[in-house]
Amino acid sequence: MGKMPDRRVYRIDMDQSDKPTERESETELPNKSAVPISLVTIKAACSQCSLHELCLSEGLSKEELAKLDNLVGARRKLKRQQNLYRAGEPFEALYAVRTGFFKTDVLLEDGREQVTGFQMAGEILGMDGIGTEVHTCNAVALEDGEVCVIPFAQLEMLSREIQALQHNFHKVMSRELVRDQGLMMLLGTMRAEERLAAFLLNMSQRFTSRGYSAAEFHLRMTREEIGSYLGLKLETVSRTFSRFQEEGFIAVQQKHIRILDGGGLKKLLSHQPR
Amino acid sequence: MGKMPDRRVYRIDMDQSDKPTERESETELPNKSAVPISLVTIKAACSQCSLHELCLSEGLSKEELAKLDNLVGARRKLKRQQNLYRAGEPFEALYAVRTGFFKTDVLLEDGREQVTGFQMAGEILGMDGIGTEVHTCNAVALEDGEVCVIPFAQLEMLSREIQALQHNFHKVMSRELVRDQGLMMLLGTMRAEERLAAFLLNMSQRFTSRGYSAAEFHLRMTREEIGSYLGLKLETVSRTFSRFQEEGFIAVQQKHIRILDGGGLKKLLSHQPR
DNA sequence: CGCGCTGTTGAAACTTGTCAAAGTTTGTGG
DNA sequence: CCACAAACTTTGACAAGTTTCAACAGCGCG
Repeated sequence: MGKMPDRRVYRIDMDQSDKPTERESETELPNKSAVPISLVTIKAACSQCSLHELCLSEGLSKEELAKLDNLVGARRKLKRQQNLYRAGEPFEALYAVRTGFFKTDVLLEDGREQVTGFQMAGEILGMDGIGTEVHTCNAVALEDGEVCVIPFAQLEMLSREIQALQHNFHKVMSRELVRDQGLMMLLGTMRAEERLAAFLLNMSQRFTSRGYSAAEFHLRMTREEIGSYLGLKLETVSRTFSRFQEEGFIAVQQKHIRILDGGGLKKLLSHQPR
Repeated sequence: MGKMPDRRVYRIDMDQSDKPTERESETELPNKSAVPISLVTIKAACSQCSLHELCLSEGLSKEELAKLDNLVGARRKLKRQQNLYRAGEPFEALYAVRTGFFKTDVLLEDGREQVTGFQMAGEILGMDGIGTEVHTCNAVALEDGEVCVIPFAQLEMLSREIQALQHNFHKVMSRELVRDQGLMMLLGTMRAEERLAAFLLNMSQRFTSRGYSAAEFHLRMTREEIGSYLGLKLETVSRTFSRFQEEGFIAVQQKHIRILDGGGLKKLLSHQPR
């Protein structure tokens, strides 16, 4: 929890009566200890971006890419623990993660938190705000990172022009819906062991598809955040990790995870209902 | 479970390797015991449709509505227990519920079912299929009903032309994402009592916004389906309903629910974590 | 009219949560 | 650079909530 008081809360009854508050003191430190942005561009450049297939630009022609580049106005740097946006703030843009690791969460008045997702490079944030013009969840950087800012009105305009862009965007939203289905399945039917196994395998797979090791990675989130995401208490997460370790499935060292027996984890998944 | 064998199953590891199967014997009984469709149209007619604000047609001009009418090719009638689509089938169209009551669910190989939503008049089904061109869940009629068929390729085409249509569609998808957030919160953090209270209030509110009584309604789904939706066993649902009745919050008579003390239910919601 | 599906209820078992204490790591300021 | 505090993690014992198993009742459909 920690920084709770300054995040926005979710009213159960669907009335999003929260007022937006003052924004983060837009800490756009102009390259303090920054990665030397080389000569290339300060502006975003989808055409150069290594996240192609994950993002919106797949299958666009050169000219179309140029238009998209033009649209993606700025990048925004986030420090660890900084909010990208908060529930209640007016919605204006989507964000594509370039670097870093994010979480989205929803808070109840009584302090309960539900982490609704962890996002990494190439994934899109902010789509929750389209329906009501107001963000309904909080997006927080779990480590220093950077996002591309995609003004939404302009994205709609451009996607009326570029069919492939339109379709890519629809695909991204749809995949998010499918991801949610999977998470509901997990939250609704799985036991703690299965949830953690599914979580680890999912992380592994996403790291892999970004070119990192499938077997060894660093979790950026706390046990409590994992627990919140999976509908478990942090103690249960901790205990289950320990059990996995005893059984030789993984080696845990704080936030470092090494998967020793992925097959074993998979077997846990298609096993038994509760 | 009952009709389990003929629905499609969800592979945990995201590989949707299921092959489509033969479709429902397209029972387009041409008005057997049908509601007399008057002279108006056999074709769908968004312009006439009473579901305006819920659906895609809000804020369109007359000519634009005419185009949308033209797009929404046919209606499809479903009998109780009939599948609108199944996981694994190729995705071609969205469906707008005109009448009746539907559920969507996802199945695991081992037989576990997660109901991911209940849909009523004015709500859109099928968006799960956009991302992969294949449906990822099953949609089933819980009572006889009818949907408008909206061929997706044409919807994209038309929404490149009509800005309001484009935006409406984006809003619909986004609201679905927000709904999912709420369900995750429910599944991840709430106790049985709270889940049921939230469920009843949600039903009540949706019936209300369609002009039905807020206090008295007929649930079309079984206790098992409610349980699956809420991540509970059917016995727990039953027990909790009984408890609510004892405490004077509701009157239950099988699938008929009468809400006697909505305030009491709301209080349950913003109460205590578990 | 009866069979089957659906719903209700009880008792016991099990999983997960709660509370508590102690260990570990990280970050900060002197 | 060290010391200390805060945050995070681990582990145990116990409590609570939910599931499981089982039996029975009721309604509805054929």
